[in-house]
Amino acid sequence: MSFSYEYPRPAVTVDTVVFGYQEQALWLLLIERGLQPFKGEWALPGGFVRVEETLEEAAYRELKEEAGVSDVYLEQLYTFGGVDRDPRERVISVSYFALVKPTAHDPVASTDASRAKWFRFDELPKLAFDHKEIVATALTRLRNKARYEPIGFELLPKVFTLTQLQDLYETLAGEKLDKRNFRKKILATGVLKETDKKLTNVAYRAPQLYKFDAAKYKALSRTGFKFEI
Amino acid sequence: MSFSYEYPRPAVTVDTVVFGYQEQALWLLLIERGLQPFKGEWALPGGFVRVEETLEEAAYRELKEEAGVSDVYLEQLYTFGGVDRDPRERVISVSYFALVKPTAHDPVASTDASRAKWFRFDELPKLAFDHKEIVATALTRLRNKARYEPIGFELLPKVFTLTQLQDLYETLAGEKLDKRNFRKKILATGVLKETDKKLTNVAYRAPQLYKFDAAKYKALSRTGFKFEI
DNA sequence: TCAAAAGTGTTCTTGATACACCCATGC
DNA sequence: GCATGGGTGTATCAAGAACACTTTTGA
Repeated sequence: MSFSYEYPRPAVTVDTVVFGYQEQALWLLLIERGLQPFKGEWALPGGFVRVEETLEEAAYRELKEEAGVSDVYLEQLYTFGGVDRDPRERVISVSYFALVKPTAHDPVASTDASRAKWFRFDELPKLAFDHKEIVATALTRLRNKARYEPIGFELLPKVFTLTQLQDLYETLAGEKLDKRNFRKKILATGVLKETDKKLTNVAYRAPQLYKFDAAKYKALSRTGFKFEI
Repeated sequence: MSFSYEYPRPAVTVDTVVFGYQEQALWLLLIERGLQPFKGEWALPGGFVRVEETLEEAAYRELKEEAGVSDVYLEQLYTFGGVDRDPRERVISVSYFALVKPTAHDPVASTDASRAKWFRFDELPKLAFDHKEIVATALTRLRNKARYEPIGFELLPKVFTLTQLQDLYETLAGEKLDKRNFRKKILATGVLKETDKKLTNVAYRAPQLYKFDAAKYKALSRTGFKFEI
């Protein structure tokens, strides 16, 4: 079936900004390009959208294919449509951002895909296309969103200490927070559940482990409660 | 120049949710479809993106062509990529939302384009495609954004009274606000400039007219100030 | 016993909320 | 002179910010 007129079509890609958190720092997962243009440079994982898959499915598929990453928090970021983003032809990129939890024994996971590599956010290489701008947009979104939605937990292990959580928020906010006030506030939200475990094998008083209570958060959200840190 | 492989491409459109404000109510600008599918139904102004124009340019062009609207606040909303959004074939829609000021003597402007019409937001007709979902997304965005960025002014005339402004915020928030507290708060932001005019020909004490001071807002933003109502 | 981080309350300050009357204007 | 919305201040309450010491653990 055809439209009443038919212009040349732009190509459509998805590109995902994949964040990790480790050693009190943000990390980014990048792919080394194997083809021109920008061959040998680093780029966001992504690729062309197929006609039979949704945008989100395309983003997931590319993440798995290129970076071996699955089971992540994924959210649409922004659509970049500059006319000269890609030197070959017109390409519109629907960008996503993803948050991955560190996996045990493989903290900032090195992936199977040989071309994928984690970079500290403050030591990023030069990026292909307009991916630097996409990354900047994603960072802004992550920083803002973490303040009023409980997505920070997506960057931590399933169980974590309050100090780890505070470190994460300090990294995102770029400033030190008061320990007592932070604990009061985060516990007052009611979305943290104390586990029956403590972090052991540390050379100091073993800290309590908590986890994020997603069900409780949903219930609270329905009653008009607003998460905020 | 061609890519290493070439799949069938989705088509790309832009669709814009155009908000107006009048008579203490939100309004939406819709276009009656002249062609199948959904011929005779109402839809958001929009159309196909051409390869030589950016997404925003496409949105502006379609607004002008279809609705005779220009000089509006325009912001990208979300990209809808469901596989079956359009019964003809795969179409990805990059949606925008626009805020238009009422023009003198033509408050909720009737446009030249015969197929364009303003509807009260609480009396919308059935919409074509998935446009109902796009409109819902836009409303949520508008409501949230108006609270922490000074975009409400884009829905009011260049000069306005504090009561008009309060009415707008009440419409957006869906609740009554205290007059004295509202005035204190909005004036305290420093982004309103008192004009030397008053609204005349009203059967009561002539109210002071204000305008939004964009330069002041920019300056304040740079110093870390956050607008919030 | 020492080093290191865990854990815990109170005071003060600031901002948000609640609330009622007189004023100016046009008819 | 009356109806209509314009315009203004204060007292109370709640939330955020500032701040220091004792406890537990492993080495």
